[in-house]
Amino acid sequence: MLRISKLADYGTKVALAMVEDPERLYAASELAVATKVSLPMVSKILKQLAKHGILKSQRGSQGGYQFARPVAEISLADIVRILDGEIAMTECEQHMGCCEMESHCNVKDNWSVISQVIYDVLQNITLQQMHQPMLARDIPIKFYK
Amino acid sequence: MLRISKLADYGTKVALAMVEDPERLYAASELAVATKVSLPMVSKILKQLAKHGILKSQRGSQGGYQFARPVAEISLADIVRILDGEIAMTECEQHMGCCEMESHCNVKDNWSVISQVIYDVLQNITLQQMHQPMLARDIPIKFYK
DNA sequence: CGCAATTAGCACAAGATTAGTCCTATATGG
DNA sequence: CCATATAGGACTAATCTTGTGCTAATTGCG
Repeated sequence: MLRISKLADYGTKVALAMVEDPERLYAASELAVATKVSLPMVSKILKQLAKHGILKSQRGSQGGYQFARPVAEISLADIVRILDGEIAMTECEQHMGCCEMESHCNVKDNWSVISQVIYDVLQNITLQQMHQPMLARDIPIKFYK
Repeated sequence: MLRISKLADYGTKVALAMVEDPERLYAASELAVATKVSLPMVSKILKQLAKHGILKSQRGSQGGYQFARPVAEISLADIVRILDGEIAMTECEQHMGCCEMESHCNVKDNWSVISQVIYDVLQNITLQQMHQPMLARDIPIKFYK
């Protein structure tokens, strides 16, 4: 199917909701209402994003989460990688050396190249861009002709 | 994780093995040996590819599978879509109307655009290309700057 | 003709992953 | 000191993936 997990899907929804007012501090409960994602899920997502430096957290009463960096510097690849793990099209690419076919595998290197291209696509889409309607030609693929 | 399934992974391995001599008729057992993928798996893959018109099958003794089209006209997207289903980054894109958030979802359309770009990447890589070492710049992204 | 080889099409079981919830601890503001 | 919120795990249920097996149909060949 080649798709991101629901966690990453929800993650972009939550992050995008925060882009509405990028400086503000948002409580998890508030974002759950705004995105219609359940509170435990939203919580889980925010914790992960905070842990990996995308968000800053403020505990206690009146606490919440806010962006730790400008939204123009946060990419979809950042979100997806944190919530879904590495972007690698085949299992091989992740667990090097575990595959008995590795030595005579004719496709591994090529899949790595393809993964890299797809990663670059996601790396070059910022939250800011994602926040407004996008066209294919807006996606800046700068490395390939 | 954003990866293709093992079935699709094996599928490309099997198809690539057949590219060695693209006109020939290959028995499933033979391809299982060549790729070191189990025979039942190889069988399952070949049946699917035949069912969807990538391969022609020949039953009976001395039977087997061969390409139904030139290998320069078969793309990775073809293989992946047959074995893994549609290429859609989010669940939303597939089950339209099932998502209660749909009406106020701020990201669906943009994810569709991204899926399309990734689909085009895979659509533009043929089995023939995949059969030899590839560089990122060999991947022809012709629609985007 | 009859047997061996080989694909076709399901059905099914086990394992892995995902999705989702809950609980306890910690921190903060009023 | 209490209500509010985040931190960090543990845990369960459901779903999907992976892999195997069985039976039927087809074909070549002795």
